[in-house]
Amino acid sequence: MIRITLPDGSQKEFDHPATVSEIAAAIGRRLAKEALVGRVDGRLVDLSHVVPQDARVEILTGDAPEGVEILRHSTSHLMAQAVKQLFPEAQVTIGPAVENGFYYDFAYKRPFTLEDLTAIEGRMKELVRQDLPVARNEMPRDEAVAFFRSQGEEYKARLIEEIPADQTISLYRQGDFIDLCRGPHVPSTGKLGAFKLQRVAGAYWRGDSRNEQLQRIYGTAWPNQKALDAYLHFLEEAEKRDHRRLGKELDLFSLQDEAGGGLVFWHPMGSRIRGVIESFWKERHTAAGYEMLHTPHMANLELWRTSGHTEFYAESMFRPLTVDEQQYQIRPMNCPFHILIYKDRLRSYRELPIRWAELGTVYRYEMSGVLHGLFRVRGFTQDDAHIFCREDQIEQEIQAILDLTMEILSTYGFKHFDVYLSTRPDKAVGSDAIWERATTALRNAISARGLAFVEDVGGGAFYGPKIDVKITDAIGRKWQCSTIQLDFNLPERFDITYVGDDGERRRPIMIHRALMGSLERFFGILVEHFEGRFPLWLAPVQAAVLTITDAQNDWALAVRDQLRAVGLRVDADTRNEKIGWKIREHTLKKVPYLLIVGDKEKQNGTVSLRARSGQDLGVISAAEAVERLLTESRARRASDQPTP
RNA sequence: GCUGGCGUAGCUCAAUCGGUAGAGCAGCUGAUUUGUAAUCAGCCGGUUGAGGGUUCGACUCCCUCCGCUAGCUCCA
Repeated sequence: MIRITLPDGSQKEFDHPATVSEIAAAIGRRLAKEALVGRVDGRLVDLSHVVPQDARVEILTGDAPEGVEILRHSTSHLMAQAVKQLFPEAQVTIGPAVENGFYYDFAYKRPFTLEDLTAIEGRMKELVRQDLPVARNEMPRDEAVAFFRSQGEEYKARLIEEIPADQTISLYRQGDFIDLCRGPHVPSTGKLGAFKLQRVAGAYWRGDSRNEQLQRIYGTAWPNQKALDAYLHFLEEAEKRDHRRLGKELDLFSLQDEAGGGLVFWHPMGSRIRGVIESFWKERHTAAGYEMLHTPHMANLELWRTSGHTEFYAESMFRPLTVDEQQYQIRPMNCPFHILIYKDRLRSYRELPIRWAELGTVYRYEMSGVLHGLFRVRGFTQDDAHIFCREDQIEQEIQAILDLTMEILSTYGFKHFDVYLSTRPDKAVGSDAIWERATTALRNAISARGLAFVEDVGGGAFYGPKIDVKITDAIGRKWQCSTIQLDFNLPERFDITYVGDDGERRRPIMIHRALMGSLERFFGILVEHFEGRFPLWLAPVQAAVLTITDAQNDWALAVRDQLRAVGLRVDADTRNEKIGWKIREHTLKKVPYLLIVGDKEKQNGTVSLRARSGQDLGVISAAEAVERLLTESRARRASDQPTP
């Protein structure tokens, strides 16, 4: 008798070793139909897997994340089968599930075209209709190598050769197609369906650019058509928000071919927003006990030798230039400069923690192919800060940084934070003891703020553990902006010290931290997050006063000046255009408030207030308008909805 | 850097088989004085990314280069 325990705690008994399918059938017909894979004592297995003894069994469908992942993986195999049928000379390599979909890399004599993709997709649908069973077989490693080599699948053979000789290899067969795969897979091709091939791209064998290039086909796959449609719709939404498009439409910034790739030009409207972001940042940092620094954009290469950048960061740095026989390096980071200020005189333990912040512009060499709008550039400004403190101050400093991070980011409307803690990698500087104590301090600080976190064991930099924070934007995309890194290395390299209460020289701990990361990138994220509809406090033009005819020009200018007098960014539109046209133009520019003035308003000293949403907020006095906009702007409300 | 895709007016796009490069918007000029998302007319605007080749003739076909763009870690 075999006893199967289900996730709800209930049990089923079988008088023989049952397959996962049989167990699913015993639970319910619908489940048996929708089942994709099973989990037996925590291990994912095929439905055909025989459960030989008492076990905990879970049946997974397309509703479970693991089920979807299997679905995607199986779809990549389906694609490989279709490709092999249409292009028998193509060799298969690897084809995993990835976020939202899958890919498969092929070695083929020529790149696949979009027409090929259509044909492949058509063949995949046909294979789904045939509902071919997907069967698992096992074979000794050497036999598998010989088998794939005989099939002309050199890459597969090479992959298997890397597997230990004594290990048994699993193969999956569906119709005429056999692939090496760990599995598990869906039981038959008929279980697949909602997929779409998206693009073809080059990818290197083993991800190494020294190796030969393969043809990678990307696709997306979902449990049902509805989910696929929703995802395709999401992609369209994301495209509408593209900061490169909105940046042009709203005249915020540009990248200039003549200047070179990855160098950002902030136009007046973008600069206004950046100015607001910077003042807010400075205000909160000053309140949190930071001092502001300004340091040079380049320095003698010797400094970068001391810091170790020439050794460990060389490939991201621009080549040095020669000045008066000396080599100068344009900076890829700000930290060495802050250290020089620290070193400029003797420091006492009484001064610690020292918190120094700088909106520091840095230049890093990025390969031309990776440049992307504001998200990946070669020159950008970090909201950088360095904290020099004693070891016993780490925990409270990290807590304070987390507080500041949450405060600043939530003001932009980011409410959900994913926190990651990365610990000691194999190669690291500093004693195990200091790593242990520092990592514990980070862990404590995160917990003290009631935050959940994921621990990335061994994911820290060689010089210290770190905390990364990801934010989630308005359409659910995650972005890592904030990073808090402990550094046991630079204080050592620069031999910085402070005098302790016992008169002895001691080594401070250094914390690097950036909340927004790169202002350029953060700004790009904001553009996409708000879809260009910046909340009042950020909007480059917060309000526009529109006249009906030129008879109201004097009143419009007076209203504009009243609003400007309290610091609001306001324009008057006195052009000889119809009001409908003016409203359209300013609405397309996403101006939060329009103040319309005709003869009635002029006579009564009022304005007619219209929100960006189109909502009519009624006629109010100019003084009320000033009060209302000023209050909302000062509140830094992140919503783009007007005050009710 | 590598592989694919794309480069036509400031922007978005058209141009049949290789046969005189076109439209809307923007800009400029003028008319219109207008009440909550498009008033009308005229004008200006191009070495079709650059260079070379094939051809009687090239936006179109071929070659080289430049730029943009998608991708180039993720359990075989």
